[in-house]
Amino acid sequence: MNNKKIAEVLYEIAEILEMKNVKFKPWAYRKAAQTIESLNEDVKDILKEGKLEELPGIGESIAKKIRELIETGKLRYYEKLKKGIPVKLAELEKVEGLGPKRIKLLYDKLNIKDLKQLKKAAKKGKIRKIKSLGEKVEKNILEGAEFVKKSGKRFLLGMILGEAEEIKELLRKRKEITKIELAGSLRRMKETIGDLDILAVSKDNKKTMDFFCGMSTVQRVLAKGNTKSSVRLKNDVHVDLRLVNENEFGSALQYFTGSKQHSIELRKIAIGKKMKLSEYGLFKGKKKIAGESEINVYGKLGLQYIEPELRENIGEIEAAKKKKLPKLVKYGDVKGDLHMHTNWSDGRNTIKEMVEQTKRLGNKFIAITDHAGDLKIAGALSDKQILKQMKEVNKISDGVKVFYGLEVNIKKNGDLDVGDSILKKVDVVIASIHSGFRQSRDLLTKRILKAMDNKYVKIIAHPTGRILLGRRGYELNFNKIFKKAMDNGVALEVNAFPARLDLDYLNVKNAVENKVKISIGTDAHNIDQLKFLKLGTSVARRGWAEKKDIINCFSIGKLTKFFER
DNA sequence: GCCGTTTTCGGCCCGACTGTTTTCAGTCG
Repeated sequence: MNNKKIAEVLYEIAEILEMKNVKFKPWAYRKAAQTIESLNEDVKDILKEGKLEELPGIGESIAKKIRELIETGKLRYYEKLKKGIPVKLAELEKVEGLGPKRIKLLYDKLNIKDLKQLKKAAKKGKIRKIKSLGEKVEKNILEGAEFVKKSGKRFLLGMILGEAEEIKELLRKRKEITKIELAGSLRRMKETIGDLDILAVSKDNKKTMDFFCGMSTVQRVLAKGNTKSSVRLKNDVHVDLRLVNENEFGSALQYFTGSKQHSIELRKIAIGKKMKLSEYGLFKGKKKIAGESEINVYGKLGLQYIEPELRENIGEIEAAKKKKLPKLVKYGDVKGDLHMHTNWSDGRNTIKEMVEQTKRLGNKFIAITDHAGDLKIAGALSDKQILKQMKEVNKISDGVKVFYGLEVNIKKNGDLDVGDSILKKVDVVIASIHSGFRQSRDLLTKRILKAMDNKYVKIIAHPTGRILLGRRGYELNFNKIFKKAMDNGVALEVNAFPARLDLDYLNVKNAVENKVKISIGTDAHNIDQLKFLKLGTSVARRGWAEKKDIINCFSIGKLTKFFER
């Protein structure tokens, strides 16, 4: 029973209560679920310390339920609720246009419990006969049900960023559009994106909406109005376009950037000040006191401006109240890339090509860090090849400082697969785990701790091994790892590869709070992937990191010292 | 069910679009 499972149960309770038209409780259960979901610590540990009720949104009753879940693996209250409406909720909720109320209605009237039964009933025309539902609803449900298989899907930020920019450009070129911005989780640089939100100001809303819904990439128009339209593209990406007035752009941008939880907290602050906040502005009575810019909206709420990447309701609002937000690292502050592969191991481009691309991108330094040791599948270098490559790299003097590095493997017992006699000759050693993911939390932690005790290791790469939309990272005892990293002067990597982004932002936040240094590396295997540096920086920003926390922001002299330490 | 520079009781974010009704509920974000 881990945090995620507990959160799932709480979410489902909220849904069932919603079906039963219970007021306000769903809100409470959802809030509690969100709290549990975004915890860094294991709920079990918090329970042991008796501090469950100190968590936001968790009071006596929900604390008791969490305790029962952890101690018995079950929750009688939940089982009883489920028995009342035995439907496959998670499955049915993925159908566009189906929410808790309609799911209950369909169960009550037609005994529909899952997707298969839903489709069957829709095809037979049974749904249109229910009062309050009609032919169109039935048609939409059927289409939604067919689509479920493909959807529910999220997209990697790194894979969708380019497409989002293209759509934005397409719209920006329209004469009637005077202002446009990408909003939503993409603007917050969340690692995966469910859909795209675009906000714009237009002199002719109808014309803009006609154009947007008629783009050649559109598969289906889900809704089309004068201020809001939704489409699904042929590649299954869902895009929303909202049009607002110029003087509402700031409040609208705030609202559509989210996160939802962050925005809700802002609205509560507004209420506390006898104001009202919506996408149309911040109002005191009928008088609008902010709306044209985000900065003013935050300002009038008594808050520091909060950068989009921070808006996850994980303490940023409290910090902004006290004017204690971090001085976030800027995208331009990151001057070099500390993890990449060339055609010496499993990369595609030569050392020279990587260096040239680095110059084009305007960066000042890189570390070439090909695989070495036992990882033969990745073309890992032998000792002899290492010495040869080192000579090659040291010859380069091209306006870009090139550190010579290696990515070595942490074996199952925590030993490295390259000997110290070699490691001591290279500028920077990155150690990482590529096998034995299934070991226990304890063993994996010990393995990494042991690797960090090798005095040549300066960076631990992709520390949790997660693959976004693929595999969960392994659990580690980060308290121990942070302490060792501090003691030994080892940096933890934010791997900027789109499917990794590992450490994640919550772990970065923890690391930085523990004064651990962060290293950003793209893990690029070709020159195109060097641009992912921005993604890595976004994770650092989401993790509240400042310039001083990130070794990529050091001067070359300071970085050299860090490697030599 | 939770929570408090309005409160230990009485609130709980806000608005667009759709479809089915004729004033609104449900869904979505």
